[in-house]
Formats: sequence, C-alpha cells, structure tokens
Amino acid sequence: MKSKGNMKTTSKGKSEKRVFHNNDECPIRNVVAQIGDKWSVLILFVLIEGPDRFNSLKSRVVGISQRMLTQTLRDLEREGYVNRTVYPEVPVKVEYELTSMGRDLIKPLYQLVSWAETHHDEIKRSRKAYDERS
Amino acid sequence: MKSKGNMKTTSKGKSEKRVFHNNDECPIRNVVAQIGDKWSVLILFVLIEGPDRFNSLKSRVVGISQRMLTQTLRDLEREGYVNRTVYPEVPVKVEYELTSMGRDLIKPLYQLVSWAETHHDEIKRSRKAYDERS
DNA sequence: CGGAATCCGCCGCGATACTG
DNA sequence: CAGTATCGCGGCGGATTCCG
Repeated sequence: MKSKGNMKTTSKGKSEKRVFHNNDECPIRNVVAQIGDKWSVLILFVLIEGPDRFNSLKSRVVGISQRMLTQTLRDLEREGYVNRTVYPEVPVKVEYELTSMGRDLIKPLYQLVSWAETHHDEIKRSRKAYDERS
Repeated sequence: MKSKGNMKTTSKGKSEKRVFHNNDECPIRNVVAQIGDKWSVLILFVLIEGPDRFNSLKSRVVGISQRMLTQTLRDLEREGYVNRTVYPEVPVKVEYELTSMGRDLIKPLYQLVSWAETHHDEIKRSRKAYDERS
C-alpha cells in the first residue's frame, strides 16, 4: 500500500502505528462507501453479463424498488462505473452498461465474491457460535 | 462464480439472464454488508499490523467514537474476523487481533484497496464531470 | 417505458454521561 | 482502561403517486 495522505505513521524513526482517516481523501473508503450500499454490487454483477435495460434490471435484481434502482444507477454513473444511453424511440429505451473502469472494478470485486462464497458457511457458523455464547 | 441458490438463470436451454437476490443467503451481500459500513475496513487494516488494544485502536482510527469502535469490533468478532482477548490485570487490558479468516479476508480486500488507490483520481474526475453536467 | 416527487419509518452513527 | 446506557438526528430505503 502506498502511503497516501490519509494513512500516516507516528514516525519516530522506525515506522510504527499507521493511522487511518475516514474522509473523502481515503481511496478505500471512497470505493467501499459506494459499493457497500444495499444494491450496488448486485447491479454491477448483473451488468457484467452485458448491457441491460431499466425494467430488465429491476426484475433481475430481485426486491429492488424503482426508486433505489434509479438512485443506485445514478450513483454508479457518477462514480464512472456505469454508462447510461437513451434511445429516443417510442416508448423510450434506456440501456445501462459497465464502463471500462466498471469492468475493471469487477476483477477485485470478483476476488471478494469468490472469497465470500468460500467462507460463507464458516461465517454463518461463527455467528451462530457467537450468538449462543451470549 | 459457482451457481448458488440466490443466483439463478431463467434457464431456457442456453443460460441467460442471471437473477440476484439480496438476502442472508447471498454470500457477497453478507460480506459486503459487514465491511461496507463506515469503520470496518479501517479497523481491519489497522489490525493487519498486529494485535492492538482498544484505546490504541481508537486513536489510530481517527474520528471513531467509543460506541462505534466497540460495536464494530463486536460485529467483526461475530463474523469471525477478529479475536478478542481479555488480560485480567489492573487495569484491564483487552487485545484485538485478526483471526486466520480475518487475515485471509485481507487478501481480496487488499486487491480492492490497490484498485481504489489506482483509480481514485479517475473517480474524482468522473464525479466532477457528472456534477458539472447537471 | 423509465423515470421524478413526496411522504415517512427505521436505524446507523455521533455525543454525552456513567461504570467495574 | 475498556467499556455500557441513553438520547437524538440525518439519511437510507420502501411505498405510493404522478409524468413525458
């Protein structure tokens, strides 16, 4: 990890305890804060398979409301992960697709997904054990 | 990606549109929901450098309140990412450290961090451009 | 079809005060 | 030192209604 502005050491010669700040200048928090919401990762993984339209997305991300789909897509677009294209037909057709940065984000995200699937049971067991202790 | 229960296709012969559910059975949402909060990743990255005590963590995760540090540590412990050890001295000493699963989680998380640092500027530019358009 | 606008409940999170 | 308890706000996110 490169030592950016938001991660400093208490430099007294030998680098010691690194300090972390939670603000807009923290790259990891910037990304995690965006994809950490309720729907972003699911939408991203749906869009891996190719461009898709609003209502199709709505049916593939089960349980999402119109409001949250719109809002999450806007956020992803603002971050630069998703492109929005309007085809002025009647009725209107709108397609969403991953940008190159969006497709690039998928790679580390996919690592996390694989990890999550591998450890899913272990996590569930840990939760159960924790809850039974208390 | 293995086809688990929460990701299905509308199987009509050739696998087509995958569907995603947001529930407890979705491994990725399980993990992202936990580390996606405001403080978890920062605490995890502090603990990479070795076991640490409560008040030391508090000063290294700048801006976190006692309440959120306690709560986030409890959550991470419940998931199985963090171990909590109490040393019955006077005054009490409590150490937190990553479990083997916690250290393992760091790997994919670190990929994400690297990605975040690499694309931080691009994201900031995308936001700026988006905001100026509207 | 693909939204925008409004209303509102819940809870994540911070601030503060107290405790073994 | 390492917490717990209580209060309160802001914002996420759901339900509903209206629009080009």
